[in-house]
Amino acid sequence: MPELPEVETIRLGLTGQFEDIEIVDVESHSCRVFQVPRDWLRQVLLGDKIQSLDRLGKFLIFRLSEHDLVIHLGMTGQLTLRDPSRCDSPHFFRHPATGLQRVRQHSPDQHTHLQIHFENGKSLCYRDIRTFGRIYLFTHEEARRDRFFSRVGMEPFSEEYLLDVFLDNCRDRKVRIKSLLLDQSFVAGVGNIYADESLFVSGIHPCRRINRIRIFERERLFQSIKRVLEKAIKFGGTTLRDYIDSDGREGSHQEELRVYGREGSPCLVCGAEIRKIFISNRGTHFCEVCQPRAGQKKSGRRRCE
DNA sequence: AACCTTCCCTGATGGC
DNA sequence: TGCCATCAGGGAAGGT
Repeated sequence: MPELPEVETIRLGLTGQFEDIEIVDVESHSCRVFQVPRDWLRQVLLGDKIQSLDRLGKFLIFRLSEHDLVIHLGMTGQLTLRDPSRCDSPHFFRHPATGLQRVRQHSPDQHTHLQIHFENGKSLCYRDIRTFGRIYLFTHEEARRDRFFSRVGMEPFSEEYLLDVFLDNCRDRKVRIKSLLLDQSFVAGVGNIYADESLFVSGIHPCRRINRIRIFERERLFQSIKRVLEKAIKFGGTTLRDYIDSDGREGSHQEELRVYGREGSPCLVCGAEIRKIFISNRGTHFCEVCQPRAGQKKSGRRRCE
């Protein structure tokens, strides 16, 4: 569930927390999330310091002196900075922008797969219930020319997020727009929630195929994606179940969702019922009135085609 | 090549 | 109360 806004919220929360503080211990247990031998990971991390923290799409990149530690949170990955002097019981926190948020710092448990302990007593904990996440370790050189970074598409908050590149990547495609938005080699960082929200804001039916979507609509989508993601970051991400930020705080953007998870409820714009269908086995939420399916108009179907 | 479907995995939830 | 089926979905792999 962590998509770009959630990963960015975690990155912002961790930035400035451990740069130039020595790593004094590394604990892990065997788990498929590790795409690197754990003894090597430990060997590399011990005595080193994290110099900075970057993000590319849904990947977090911890820059070490000679290596990059790369973490993808999958669906249920949580990355928290644990402060042993703080209590673990859930409590509330008033966020200056987003209001009251629940905080739930976890004690390490059977789902905590990696703990990086720092000289100042704090630890970076990776917890992942469903183990869809992945942890990689590359040398700087490997990271530069690695296959999966070259497969990552346009990052919406970089200078490479350009309308003409976006339009170019749409050219000659016939796939449904919803599927394309979930494709990380198209735009990096958009997942199921923000794909549905961006399509709603753009007024585009998720089943429409790219080649049938008009240029001005594609332009609108290009803008909407960025705006939707920006707003979600402002609200600290969307917490539907598992997502928490680096301090254990839940996000509050779930209150702002316009279609995702709102099936059966009235559209906030026109009052029509929000519908849920499946596209490529992904739950897809939309308003039939605000997002008309160009050409034909049929109702009552639960599936495309 | 482009596109679509299936599978992995665990915890929450609802029906019986 | 307990058991079982179902659902959530990112991305790799396999199928058409």
